[in-house]
Amino acid sequence: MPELPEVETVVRSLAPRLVGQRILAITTTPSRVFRGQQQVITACLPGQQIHQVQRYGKNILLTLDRHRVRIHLGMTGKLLFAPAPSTHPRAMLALEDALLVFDDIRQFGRFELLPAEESGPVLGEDALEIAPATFAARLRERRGAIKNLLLNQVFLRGMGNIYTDEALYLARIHPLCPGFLVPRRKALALHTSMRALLQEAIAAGGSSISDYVDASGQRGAFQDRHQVYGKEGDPCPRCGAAIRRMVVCQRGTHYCPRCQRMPSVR
DNA sequence: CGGAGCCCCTGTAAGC
DNA sequence: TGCTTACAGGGGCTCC
Repeated sequence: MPELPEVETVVRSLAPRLVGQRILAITTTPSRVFRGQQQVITACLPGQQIHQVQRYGKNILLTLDRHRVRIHLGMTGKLLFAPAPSTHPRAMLALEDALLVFDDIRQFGRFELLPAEESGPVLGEDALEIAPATFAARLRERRGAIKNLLLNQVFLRGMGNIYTDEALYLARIHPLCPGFLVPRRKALALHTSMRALLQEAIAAGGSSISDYVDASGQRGAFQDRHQVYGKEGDPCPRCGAAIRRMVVCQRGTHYCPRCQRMPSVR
């Protein structure tokens, strides 16, 4: 499931091969990933040059001559350069020097056309860029559970289920702890561990749990360094207590019941 | 604001 | 072995 590090890895593998290239042709198969824009997309993309490839949270933005393409990988979306194998191609872009395929098994992703200057919905600050003090101050303003806040892209952009569980574990914060009840010291610790975690994951090429691969079809390596995600029942690497799993906003949530305590109410 | 619940979608794993 | 069912979850939506 692509989150910030996976999307960043994809963008890095795409950029050198896309910038400056002209889109010669595009073919699509009917899919909800186009949100009704399939006709417009096939009509508008050919002939335009790609000027920039950026990450905006978990979105990939391609800046063209007259438009911008916003790609979200959802759960199983991939951007692949031929000849990397593709099983569920939704869009195929013929470029001057490459063939790029947007593949998405479950179609939770999106491939949509935006006006040139737009980036889609306005999201919160990037998880890798937000300043520690700002992060702590924002948390203090909210009553919602910390896990929900970190997953909320309008609050903070880039974090997904896996890295949220890992970051909360590293900072020893219970996933259900309300934002304003996270002590400033722990909020700063969370900022530090989140940043380090994301950077290490990017350096490892992201986490490949099931489907994720970069644009060359390469899997990431960070899944081997997860401490709690997918580790229900395993001993906590720090204290040995059994890692627990619960559901928070419909997401499997993994944590150490001993290391990650709720603040005591008194 | 915030939480709960549902939906989309399909491959995989578990259960019978 | 083969069928059925549950589950995975990013994000968008409604409802209270």
